[in-house]
Amino acid sequence: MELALSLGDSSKPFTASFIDKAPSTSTSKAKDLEFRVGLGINAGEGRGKDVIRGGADSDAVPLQLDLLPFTPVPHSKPLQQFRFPWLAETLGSAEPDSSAGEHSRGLDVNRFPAFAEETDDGGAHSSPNSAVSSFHMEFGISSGSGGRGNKRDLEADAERDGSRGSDDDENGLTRKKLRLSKEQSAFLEESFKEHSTLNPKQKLALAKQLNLRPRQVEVWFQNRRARTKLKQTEIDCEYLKRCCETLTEENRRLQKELQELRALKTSQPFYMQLPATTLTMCPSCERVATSSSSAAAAASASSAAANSATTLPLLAKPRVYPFPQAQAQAHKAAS
DNA sequence: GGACTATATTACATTACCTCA
DNA sequence: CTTGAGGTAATGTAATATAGT
Repeated sequence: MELALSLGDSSKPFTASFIDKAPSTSTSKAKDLEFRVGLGINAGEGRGKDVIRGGADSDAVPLQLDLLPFTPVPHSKPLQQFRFPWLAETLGSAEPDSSAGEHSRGLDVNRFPAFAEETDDGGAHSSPNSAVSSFHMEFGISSGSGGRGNKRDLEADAERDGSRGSDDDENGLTRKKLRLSKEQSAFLEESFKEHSTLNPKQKLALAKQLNLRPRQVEVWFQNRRARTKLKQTEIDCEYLKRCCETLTEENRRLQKELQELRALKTSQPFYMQLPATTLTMCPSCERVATSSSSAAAAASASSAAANSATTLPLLAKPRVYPFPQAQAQAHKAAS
C-alpha cells in the first residue's frame, strides 16, 4: 500500500492542471520562473497529442512556452538547502533556483536548463544555452515531421535531441551517460523514502528542484524501484536458504533419532512397549515431559530420547517461515 | 452499459556508458 | 594502457488503468 501526497489533480492532464494552476498558486516559484504558456488547441480536438503536436498543423497556434533559465547556483550549495518540492509548495518556502549546481564529478552535461520541465509536455522553448538552442531547433523538426504526437515520444525525442545537442557529444551517435551528482542522488533518495512513486506534479517539481529533466527523475525512480525489489529478492532468497539449511539439519537429526529408536526397540522390546501415558506433553511449551514412573527408564535411555522433546513441537505444529517482506507488509497494513 | 480507442504509467528486461580495481 | 566487473542511467516493450467516444 502506497501513500502518496498529491497537491494537484493528477487525474487531469498535466498540461491543463499544472500550467493552468501555476500562476494561481502565486508561489514565488511560479513568479520567479516567469514562464509564459501558450497552448494551441484545435477546435473540437481536445486530446493532448493534438495540442502537443503544436506547430505541425499550419492552422494551429504552435505551442509556445518561454521560461527564463534558473539563476545559477553557487558551487557549494549544501544538500540541506534542497526542499521537497511538494512540501515547499505548501509551505511557500520553495527555493526556485535550487539546483544541483555543479556536480562533484564536474559533469556539466547533467545540468539541463530550466526549461526541462516543459519538455515533459512537449513544449518548445528558447534559451541562450547551446544545448537549449540545439534542442529547440531539432525538436521543432521532429515534432513537425514525425507524425507522432505522443507525449512520451516527444519526450523521448526531446531526450535524444537534448543529448545530441550537448556540447560534449558532437557526433550524436553515442548515448550519453549522465552521472547524477551526490546531492541529486541523495535528494532523490530522500524523496524515494517519502514515496516510491511520483505523480506528474511531483515529478516535475523534483526535476525543477534538481535541475534535471522530468524523464530523468522518472527513470531514476523506475530504476530505484527495481533496485529495491532486487535487494528484497536477495534478502528473501537468503532467508529461504537459511530456512532450508535449518530444515535439512533438523531432518538429518530426526532421521538419526529414528534410527536410534528403532535400534532401541529391537534390543529392548519390553521397554518400548511401555504405555504411552508415561509421556506427557506440556500444553504451554509443547515439550514432552517424562512421568515419574518412566523417569528411571528414561534416564537409561539414549540421549536421542531427550532430543525428541525438542523436536516434537516441529512435528506437532508445522512452522511457518514468512518472508521478511510479508512481515513488513503485514505490519504496514496493520499500522 | 459495453466495446473500442487513445493515452499514461509502470514493471521488467536489456543495453550502453562510466568508474575502478 | 588494457581489461573485466559492477553500478547505474537510459531504452524498448508489454501489461494495465483510465478517460473519452
